Amino acid sequence: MYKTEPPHYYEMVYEIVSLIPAGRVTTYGHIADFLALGSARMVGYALRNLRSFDLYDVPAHRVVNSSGVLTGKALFRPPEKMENSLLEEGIEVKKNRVVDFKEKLWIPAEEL
DNA sequence: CAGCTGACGCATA
DNA sequence: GTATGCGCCAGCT
Repeated sequence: MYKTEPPHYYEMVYEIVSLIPAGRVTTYGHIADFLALGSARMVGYALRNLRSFDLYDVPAHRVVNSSGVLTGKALFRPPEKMENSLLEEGIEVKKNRVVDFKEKLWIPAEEL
């Protein structure tokens, strides 16, 4: 389980991220909007703390920014892990950016 | 308490 | 396409 108790909204973010289908991606903003967090930064903050809770089963690599850029790439171990994972799911990445981003986009408010 | 820092987003130029 | 600037807000110093 968790090393320490994460805030409730962290769990909400992790749950939504876990629902993203393989081969699709979503954005910090869409998650923040769906959960009414008030700020996309909260989503990034929650994902940044994934390491602290040993939640390696959450597919955080499927979350990119509103432009389809892998802004969280540097925080993976190793950094290449993020695009490698995406590639395994059939998502091509060029210059830190998801190819055909809009077509791969998965929006929780519309898909759930 | 104040200040600063972000896995962000949007509007503008 | 790039570069600023501002709003956002939890958490750390």
